[in-house]
Amino acid sequence: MKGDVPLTFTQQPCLTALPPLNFSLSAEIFANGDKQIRSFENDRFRQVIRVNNTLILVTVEPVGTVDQPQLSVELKSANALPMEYTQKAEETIRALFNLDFDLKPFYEDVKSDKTMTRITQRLWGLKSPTTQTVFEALVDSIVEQQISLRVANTLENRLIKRFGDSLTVDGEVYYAYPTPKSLASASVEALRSCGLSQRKAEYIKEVSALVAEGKLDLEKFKNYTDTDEVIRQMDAIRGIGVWTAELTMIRSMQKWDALPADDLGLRRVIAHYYCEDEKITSAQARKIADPWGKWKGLAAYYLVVAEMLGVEA
DNA sequence: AGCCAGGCTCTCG
DNA sequence: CGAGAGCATGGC
Repeated sequence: MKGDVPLTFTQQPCLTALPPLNFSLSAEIFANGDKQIRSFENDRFRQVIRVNNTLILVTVEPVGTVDQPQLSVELKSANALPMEYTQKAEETIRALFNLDFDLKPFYEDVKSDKTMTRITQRLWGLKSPTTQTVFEALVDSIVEQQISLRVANTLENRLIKRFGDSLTVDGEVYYAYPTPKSLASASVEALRSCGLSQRKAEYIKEVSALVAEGKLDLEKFKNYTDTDEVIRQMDAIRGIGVWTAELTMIRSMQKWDALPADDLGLRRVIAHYYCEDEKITSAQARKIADPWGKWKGLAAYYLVVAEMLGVEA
């Protein structure tokens, strides 16, 4: 059977990151992820990325400390990677984990908030991950509209396995996130068979077509300094409201000033740490988030992770 | 068994 | 033009 196994080429660069970085803590959010898609197990993060249309299986492991973070990286692909590809893969990994992002100004700016300060101390070095493309964050956010995250995750994984390209490494199959083109050319019926509603299937197909045809450049939003303008432009697209736009920005653009205060789950988490679990309105959520300044989205992420890990302030 | 879950659009009145 | 029905699945 050995002849059937495709050869795999391996490269092993090593990356440094701007401290503080607690890589294991940052990757913990992927701990229960599908091993064929994105996972964190035995202190190893694993995901397929796409570089110049080539699939690369990335394995990342922390080898340094929080104050002197270093990551060992393994790249596996079907063909030997030119230097240019390896470099681009490294850049992608830096972006996935925000390795060059400095957390200290955030920690500094929330000091007036005692609760948030304690949370940041408990989660010191936690960096919020970023998706490889804005498109990926947008499609996932559309899937997550209104339904529980657990259900949404099931549907997302179905979408990825059905429409994403795959890479086989050591006999295991891994899937990359579907391209705009692949989702644009999917039939609404096929999208629905993944469990999406008629509406959501249409939204996703439509927005994918806009991107695939070059009529919508989602990546350019990363360069906008005015986040309200990003929200406005995204909100004009069918199927995308303010909530979806804000969530997409937080997940894919490193724009932290947005706070999806209307978000049910977020309100619940804020209520947990600030209001002894009593339900709050979005207006109350905004008020509590006010001291977080331009870091509202990141602060909210800290709360989400804190609750996930059972950390009390 | 129903009801609800990290919204959004479309249709009525 | 504002309110409200409808949507899909899975967990409780």
